[in-house]
Amino acid sequence: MTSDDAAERQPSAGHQIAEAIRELILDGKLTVDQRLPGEQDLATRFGVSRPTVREALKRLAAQNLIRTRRGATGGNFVNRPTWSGAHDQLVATATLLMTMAPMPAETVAEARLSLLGACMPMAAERRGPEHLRAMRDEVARQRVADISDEDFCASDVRFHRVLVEATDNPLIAFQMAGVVEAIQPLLNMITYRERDRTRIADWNERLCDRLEARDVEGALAELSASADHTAQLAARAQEMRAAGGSGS
Amino acid sequence: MTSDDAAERQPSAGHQIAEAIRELILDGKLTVDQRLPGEQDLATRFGVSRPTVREALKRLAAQNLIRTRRGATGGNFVNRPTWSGAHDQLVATATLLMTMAPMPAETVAEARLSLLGACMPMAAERRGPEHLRAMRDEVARQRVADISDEDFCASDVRFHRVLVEATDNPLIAFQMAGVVEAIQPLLNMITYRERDRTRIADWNERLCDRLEARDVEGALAELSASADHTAQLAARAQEMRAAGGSGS
DNA sequence: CAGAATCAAATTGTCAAACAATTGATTGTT
DNA sequence: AACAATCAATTGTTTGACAATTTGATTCTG
Repeated sequence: MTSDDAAERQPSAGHQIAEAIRELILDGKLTVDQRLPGEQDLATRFGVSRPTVREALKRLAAQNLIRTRRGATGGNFVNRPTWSGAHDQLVATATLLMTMAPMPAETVAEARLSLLGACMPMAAERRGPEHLRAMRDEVARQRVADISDEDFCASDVRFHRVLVEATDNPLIAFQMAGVVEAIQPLLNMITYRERDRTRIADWNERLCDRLEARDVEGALAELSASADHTAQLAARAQEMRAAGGSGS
Repeated sequence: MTSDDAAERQPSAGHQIAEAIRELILDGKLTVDQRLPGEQDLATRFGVSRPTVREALKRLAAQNLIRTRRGATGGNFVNRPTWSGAHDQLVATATLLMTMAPMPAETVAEARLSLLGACMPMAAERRGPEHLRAMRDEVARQRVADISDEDFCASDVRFHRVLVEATDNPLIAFQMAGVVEAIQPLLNMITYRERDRTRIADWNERLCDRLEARDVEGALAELSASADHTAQLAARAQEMRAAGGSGS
């Protein structure tokens, strides 16, 4: 049974201990906010030294499973998973993947269109005035002539963030985090090099109008139109790159 | 400049070093498969001791950003982000959130319906015979009378895994991982306690039929119907819990 | 000369003991 | 009773050493 582990690779003690504690947390043996035994205590329990235990604890801390406090009442405590923490982690993972594992722009655009489209019915039904206002604010910001590329991208991300929050379903907002925070910037990267930012702002504004009218079909049409445009730009960019990218 | 850090909280040296190296990787200063300097080397560069550097490296290892090998040509190397690695990380995050941050079953069911629904057009268009066969295999497994709850749930997860893979868009499959691997089991948890597994299998089978016929509307209808049923069960379960949960 | 066994070197893994820094609790003082 | 100084517990960090593992060069043998 254990031959697999032994044959392949022997995980380090730190890794094993981290896994063991992780199991305890996931199985509910250690409840939220509960304090773990002290590092020295853990060291003797697991039969290793304190630095080894510390490596294991730092692994868990990197995964946001525990937090550490110094001082008299300090120690290592089980973290309560939070939406924002999980959100950040998902964004980090998705961003890394987008940055370092390039893929066809069509694939990216399609994923954005499909998943964002799934949010439209709920967003149209439940959007409140505050959502419309926030989105229109961003559109206004996007229309400023001398806005930097960076600011434009950030504004577009905020726009979409509000859009998914308008669904009033935190689970969907969480699931969409990868799309909003990683995919959308990637598409903006292609797009605003082509100086079509005005068109994007136009689409965003029309999307606001449709949501204000609670017009799901119209909103989907706007989304689809903008996706088509993005796909064309992506195709052109790829073409240019393939033909004579060094031209300019 | 440094007053911010001092005023708020002083992150540990290990944390700072991990962040610094992480930045280097994300900014492309360290390319994939590149070897980091040795631990002793890093220690002197950052002006800390070797165990401190090791804690930082273990943090990065926990995030799958680097891998470590012992021996003469060993060291710490930058990892190439992989779909499966990112997938696993996303699933871990989503599962943790589902397990330890309970939420209304309606919210969960709605998220599943919306996001899975977004996959249907592509799945219907691009599903191959191998997808249909794999899904029908799972349905057959679900119809076995004395299947364990655990096996049924695992089979249902595999069914949905194939479903999202049928979209032939790896980014969507990645984004849907949370839904398939964390949300679906949670709903099964509610559902198969009510012994409606036959009905689930029926729905899954009809879904296969619709996808075989490339009938998007029909597939969405089946999905919607099963979601309604799940919502009812969830409401009943919640009712029972609220009324006299200790009855039985 | 070719190949195999052996040894050396480089690197991470682990340990031990100690000191520093931080923070809450305690105790003493006014 | 209020407040300040001290204390104790705990994590953060350092130093130094040795063990385990892997690779590559070296040396021995046929």
